[in-house]
Amino acid sequence: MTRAEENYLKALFKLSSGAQKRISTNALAKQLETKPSSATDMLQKLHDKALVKYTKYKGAELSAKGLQAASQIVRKHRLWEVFLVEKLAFGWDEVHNIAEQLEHINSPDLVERLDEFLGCPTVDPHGDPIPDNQGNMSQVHKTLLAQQPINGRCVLKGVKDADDAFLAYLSQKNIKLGSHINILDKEPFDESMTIEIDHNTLFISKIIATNIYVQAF
Amino acid sequence: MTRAEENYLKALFKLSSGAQKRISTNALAKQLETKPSSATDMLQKLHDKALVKYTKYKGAELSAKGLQAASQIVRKHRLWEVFLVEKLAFGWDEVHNIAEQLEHINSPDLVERLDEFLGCPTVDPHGDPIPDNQGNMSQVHKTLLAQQPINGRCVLKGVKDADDAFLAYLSQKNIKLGSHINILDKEPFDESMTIEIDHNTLFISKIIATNIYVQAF
DNA sequence: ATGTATTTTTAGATATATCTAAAAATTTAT
DNA sequence: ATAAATTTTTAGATATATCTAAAAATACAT
Repeated sequence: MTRAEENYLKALFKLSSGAQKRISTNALAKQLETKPSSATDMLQKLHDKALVKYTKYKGAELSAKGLQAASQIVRKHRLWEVFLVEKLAFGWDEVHNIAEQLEHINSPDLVERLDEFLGCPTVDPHGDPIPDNQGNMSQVHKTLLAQQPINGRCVLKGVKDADDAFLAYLSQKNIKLGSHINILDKEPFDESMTIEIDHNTLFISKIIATNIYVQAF
Repeated sequence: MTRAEENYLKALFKLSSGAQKRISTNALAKQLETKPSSATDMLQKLHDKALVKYTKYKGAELSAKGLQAASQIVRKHRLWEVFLVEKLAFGWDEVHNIAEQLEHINSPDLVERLDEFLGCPTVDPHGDPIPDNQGNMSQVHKTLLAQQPINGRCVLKGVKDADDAFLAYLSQKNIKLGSHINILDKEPFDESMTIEIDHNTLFISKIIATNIYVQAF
């Protein structure tokens, strides 16, 4: 399997986590920052390899075989992210690009030993679940911080979009996975919030609050 | 820098460690298990990039810039080998292929953090020196086991050719870096030896003895 | 030194992954 | 329902890295 093929499978996997089952050529191309014509070429190739179910003009969907392959790549990506953060002390906003490279290392043995070395983690540094060897992953119950009531207490469980700039913002404010949050006030007009997080008071916009997943406490 | 370019630089680096300064197209192609015509193409390309000094029909040599780049790749390869053996408990005969992939991961920050995580090792699991960030590496004094006198005591410091089958043989006999060796007897006819190694007696051929580096004790 | 063998290079072909531009199919709007 | 807009595909081009086959340069042997 080539690197390009793996990247297409991973993109399909990511897009499939949303509501849409069938992924359009345009959506796929946009996700991969490439042209629709390139996506078409690759979809035909992946269809020939039985990794993707694809019908002209009707979009694409991972086959069982493709889903298994994509899960393995996501598994590797997220395990390496844990390694980078836990063992090499990278910030959670610094690991994505490196993990994008490491996820293509091909050695089943390596993956299992790395998993064990890390203590078989179930979530990555952004709170995303790590698929197991069979491709199954725990479905964490995800609630947005924006939906928490005043005086609600919760724990930060993940971020919706692991955009580097956003992660750097959180990092700078010392907000991290496991941070304890107490909603002090919500502004009805723009839905911004005042929160207490790990004993610091912070004012956050609705945009921020809809990018943070929490679990009520 | 593409993966192919990196592999050519690494091959030139390896071949340059011998007596010959100027590497022939044929020798390079053989090292990379490819055709001389492919090697010619790549040498011209690397020459254009000022990574290699190359003159038609006269062989090639790494430039200062190319040597620096090659050292970095070797550094990464050997650091990852240490990681695989020390942290993930791989045998020294299992790590080469995985490290061949990992050496191409591009992140200067990662290399330095990995180095630190591993305690800044100076040799890899086969006893080969790890270049530092500037490309310098300690020149270990290398003596062949075959050249040791009867009753000589020494410590295993490395292997000449890290061939997987050879490493597997050593591994199976429980011979490893740091093993203590005492030469009990040498057969003048075929130069085979009887040695005591970590309190076990073992009979080894000249071939084996000329593939093992030791330091007198 | 001259012909033979070897090494090395060139020329042209193949495969992958990408692109642009144009054509075809589908969707949307009136 | 039909025209316009959008989406998707096809066709043809480019770049990388490889190969084979043939040509050119160099080395070797007598």
